[in-house]
Amino acid sequence: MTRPKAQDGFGLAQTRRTLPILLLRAREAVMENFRPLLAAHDITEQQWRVIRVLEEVDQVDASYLAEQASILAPSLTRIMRTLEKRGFIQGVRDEKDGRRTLVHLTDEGRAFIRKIAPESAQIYADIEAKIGVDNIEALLDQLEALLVALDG
Amino acid sequence: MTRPKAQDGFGLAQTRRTLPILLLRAREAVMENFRPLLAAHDITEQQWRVIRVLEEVDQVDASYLAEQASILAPSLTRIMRTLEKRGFIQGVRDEKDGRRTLVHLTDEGRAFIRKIAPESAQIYADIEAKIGVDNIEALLDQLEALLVALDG
DNA sequence: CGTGTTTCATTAACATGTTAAGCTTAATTT
DNA sequence: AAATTAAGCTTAACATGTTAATGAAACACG
Repeated sequence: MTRPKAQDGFGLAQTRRTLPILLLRAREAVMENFRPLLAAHDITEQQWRVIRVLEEVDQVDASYLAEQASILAPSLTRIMRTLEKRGFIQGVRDEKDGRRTLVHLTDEGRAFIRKIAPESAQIYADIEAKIGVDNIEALLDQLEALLVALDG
Repeated sequence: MTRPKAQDGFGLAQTRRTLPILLLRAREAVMENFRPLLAAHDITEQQWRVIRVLEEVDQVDASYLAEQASILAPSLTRIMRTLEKRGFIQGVRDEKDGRRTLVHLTDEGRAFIRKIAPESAQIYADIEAKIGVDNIEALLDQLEALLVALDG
């Protein structure tokens, strides 16, 4: 028997202990540590996710990129425009399928990631130190299990 | 020994297995279940959070409300304007401290929550059934532990 | 008592989230 | 092959996220 589940008078759980709120706060607490770095290099969280995914996969179509970076298509359209203006990525029309846009990092974009990667890795290491690597791994496992349980 | 940590060539973890991404995806997977309900009643996720917090606490100042609902002050200003137009909440200037705005739910706002609460609770129960109540409780505990480790 | 500082809230400006509509190109159907 | 449907992406419109600047009220304190 765990602790009794706190509820209000008509079935809703206390907001402070629900998945939506705690997942949001946890993410916020984690991202807070990265914000100074990202701000210092004038890049947003989402833009950083996009170029990091691109660094891992070379050339991909926009749909796959959106899915990997967890960004909706309309947002990705705008983000790609920004990153392309800045010279970090390039989008080219797919020859075989005219509907698709293939995206890849430019050399400049790759250099940008390499410049920031050490600090980013250090921040993540600091977080791991505070929380404990084993705790993080367990948490990641549970989050993946949740995704499987909910998505299929 | 758990699985080896996947990394790229220069220190960054694979984006697909990092706290920022998995926390984001997990939250997205959970919220997806609530979106139809919220859309059917023409209310956003954030607006719903605000009035639910108000239902739990009666009357509070805007800062506390923002903190409880995990919404930044500028967003709350706009959300309060919307909810006030709709007649769900009311904000009054604090007599004792002229800088503060005290916010409370109207009868109409309370009625709105009561109308939606059963369906919302049912959706949460369905999620609990899919994931397992014990798994959720364990996950909530770990998220709270993460917050403590990072914030305080 | 008045001046400087802090706090609370709002506004501004820009980026992203979110849904719906539109446009172009592929695939399907007949 | 022509018409229809589906897929990939963009645009539009509005809400929120995010940081910085502003305005007003309360505080600190010399």
